This record gives sequence, C-alpha cells and structure tokens, in this order.
Amino acid sequence: MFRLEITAPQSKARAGVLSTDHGDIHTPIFMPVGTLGTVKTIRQQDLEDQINAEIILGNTYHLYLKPGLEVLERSGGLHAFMDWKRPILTDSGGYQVYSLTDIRKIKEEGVRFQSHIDGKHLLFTPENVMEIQKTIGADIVMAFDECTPYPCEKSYAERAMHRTHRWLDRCIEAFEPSGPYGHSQHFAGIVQGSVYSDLRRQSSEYIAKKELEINAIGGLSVGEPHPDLYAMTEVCTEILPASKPRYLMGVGTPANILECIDRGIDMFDCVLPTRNARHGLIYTWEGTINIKNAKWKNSLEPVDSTSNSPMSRRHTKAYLRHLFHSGEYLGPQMASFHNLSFYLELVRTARRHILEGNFSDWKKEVVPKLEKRL
RNA sequence: GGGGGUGCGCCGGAGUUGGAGAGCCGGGCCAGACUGUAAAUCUGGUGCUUCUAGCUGAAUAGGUUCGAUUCCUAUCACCCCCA
Repeated sequence: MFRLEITAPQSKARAGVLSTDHGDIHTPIFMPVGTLGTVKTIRQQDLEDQINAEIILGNTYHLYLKPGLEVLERSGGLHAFMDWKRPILTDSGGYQVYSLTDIRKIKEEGVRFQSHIDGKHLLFTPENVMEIQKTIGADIVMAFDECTPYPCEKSYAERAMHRTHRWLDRCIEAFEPSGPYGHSQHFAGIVQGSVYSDLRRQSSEYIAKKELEINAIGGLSVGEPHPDLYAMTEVCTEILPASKPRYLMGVGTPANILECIDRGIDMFDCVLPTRNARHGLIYTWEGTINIKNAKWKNSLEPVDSTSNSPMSRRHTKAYLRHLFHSGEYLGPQMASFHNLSFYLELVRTARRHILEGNFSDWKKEVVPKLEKRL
C-alpha cells in the first residue's frame, strides 16, 4: 500500500506513494478538509482539475448528524454522494471530543455527545465509529481517539492516552478492510500524549507495535508553541516505522508543514487554507496577506503573480479586496481556491526537492519568507 | 410666498419630560485572531490630548438659568402641508 521512494539526505524527509482503490497519493501530501462532504466553497471538479487535490477529508461526527447515514448508504457512500472519485479520509470524531468539549462527556465505553444541531444524545464508541466510517465508505479510516487540549495536566494526558490506547485495541478488533462499496479501507492509529516526550514515546511505541497501515500523530496544533509541535513530532517520527506513512493531524501553516516534512511526516490536513481564506488571509511564497487591509485598496498587482492558479494571476489585489468588502461570495471562493492551490503547490514543490536531494537547503531558504506578514 | 416639524458620531436606529454621555444597539471603517471546521466566524478599536487622566462636544450664533442636548431668539439645512 505504501511505497517509499526516497529519503532526503541530512533530513528525515521522504517521498512516497500511498495507493488506494480510488487512486495514488504522492507524499508528502496536503489533504484539504471537507468536513461535511464539501471542501467549503470549492467544487469537486476544480479540486480535481485545477487544484489537483489527491485526497480530501470528511468527518464522522458531522456526516453522521448531517446528512445522516441513510442517504449516504443509499447513495453508495460519500464518494458517490458528493461525486468525488479520488480517495477520502474520514476523521473519527476524536477532534470533536476536543472542539465540542462543552457538549460531550467521556466515558470508558465511548463519548456521549449532545448534538450541536438538535441536542439529541448520541454515544460514539470505537466500535460504532468504525461502523459509521464503513458506511461513509472512506478509503482511510481513523481510530477513535481523544484529542487532548493545551495546556493539559500530565496526569490527565496520561490517563487520556491510555484510554485512547484501549479504544485503539477495540477499533482494531472492529475494523474490517473490506468496505461495503467494493473498495477496501485502510486503518490508521493515532498517537497521543500532549506535549510530554515520555508519553509521546510510550504512545508511539504502543501504536507502532500494532503494525498498522498508517500511523497518525494527534493532539498537536491545539495551541501549543511551535517548538513543542516540532519537538513532539520528532519524538514520534523517531519511533513510528519508516516503512509506513506518517500522518500529522491538523497541521498546519506552510512553515509548520515544511518543518514537519523535514521531521519525517508524509501526510497533513488543516482547515487554515480554507478557513483563513474565508476570513481574507492569502498565502503566498512571499508571506501571508490580509487582503481586507486598507493598503491593498488601490493595488493593481495580481493577487499572486507566481500562483499556479490562473485566477490569482489574472485578478488584482484591489479587486479581491473589493469582493471581501462588498460581501460577495466570489471573494471567499477565490481566496479558498488560491490558498488550496498554494498548499498543494507547496507540498508538490517539497516533494520535488526531496527527489532532487536538496530539500533541507530549500526549506531553510523558504521558511523565513513563508512566515512573513505582507 | 404662508404654516408646521426635525437637526448630537462616518451612516441608521434607540434614548435624553432643565442636573450631559464622549455614550446604548446595528452597520460601516481600521486592525487582530483562527491549525484532525458548531467558524463567510470571533475579538478589539473608531472626537482630541501630554491617555490609570484631562479637554472639547448635541446644526450655527446669541440669550435665560446655579446648571441647557432639553427653554427663548435669530440664522442655516432638510422634511411635510398649503399656495
């Protein structure tokens, strides 16, 4: 399923190919987030033809509530429902344990959520989360875990980690690789342990022992400082097997992504390019732009002259700013299109430099620029 | 031309029956935040200054009063009615 092509010199960065029944994924890869069966504002066709996303995310908790399993099953799964032919990875709802902390209760059996839509109680267990992801028809199925917050007391982080491990065992027991729609599913376990090296080490060893197809690192990019993010990533990639893809969940900024590729990560997902786009933040190779700022009012420069998205080369900053200030739908849409194009271009370029053997030098050169504010 | 009414913030509302408030609610504007999406959302600022405080301020100019956004006079602007 995963073929490692090359490991960069003086770095843990690697390039590989992850194969699924819906197509190959060239790593390192960025996976746009499409929580509710849509990458917000972007058509599937553009995602495929223009942005060239190789895989997108869906979310178990959200899809279970809306549109619900019945129509997904009748459609033949999420791929058919949303007409997306490439791979899909579904998050298990473990992140909602963190983000919806006020409307959930954690028990050994699972997590009881009170629906944010109608207040109904629902119990998510490792077993039924595997079942739901089967019905959704994801190519990559995530273990049900608990994403701990930051900051997090060590004693709590440790208890939560052990519970996540117990849940992992139950997920493995419940998971079946043969999905209901004729394509096979792949399972990923998740390392936890907050920002504590010894817990991260312990969790990585626990996950590694299971010899899963994909190993993920969760519970990061929840507000901890970047040095902690990098340090914890390094601790985990040191232990998680090199022969299997490593997925760093929820990361991150362009600089985060390059730094973590450098530390041996193969897969990323993050809401930043799409959410920030809707809020007017544009990512470029020269740094980030808040397109709503007054300084762009009369700028007839292209949004991004180096973008591989024709739209960003054709339209001016002044125009995009105007769209935002007028509340026009095209603003957030163009910005999302641009940012996703940029993120995919970012990882493709990283991959190219890994294959060329000069990833580290290239990374050192571009990261300071990426972190600039224009 | 005659009669009536209304004027405070960048805009729209609310409110002030002589003891003000640099002040309420929206919007706009200026910024900021956002990392496995309860997010096209949220937060802060938006008269001036030497800024833990002070100053100026209710169309404009006067007047009455201990005290005026409030009462009086004139002027200006806008709205309504009549010619």
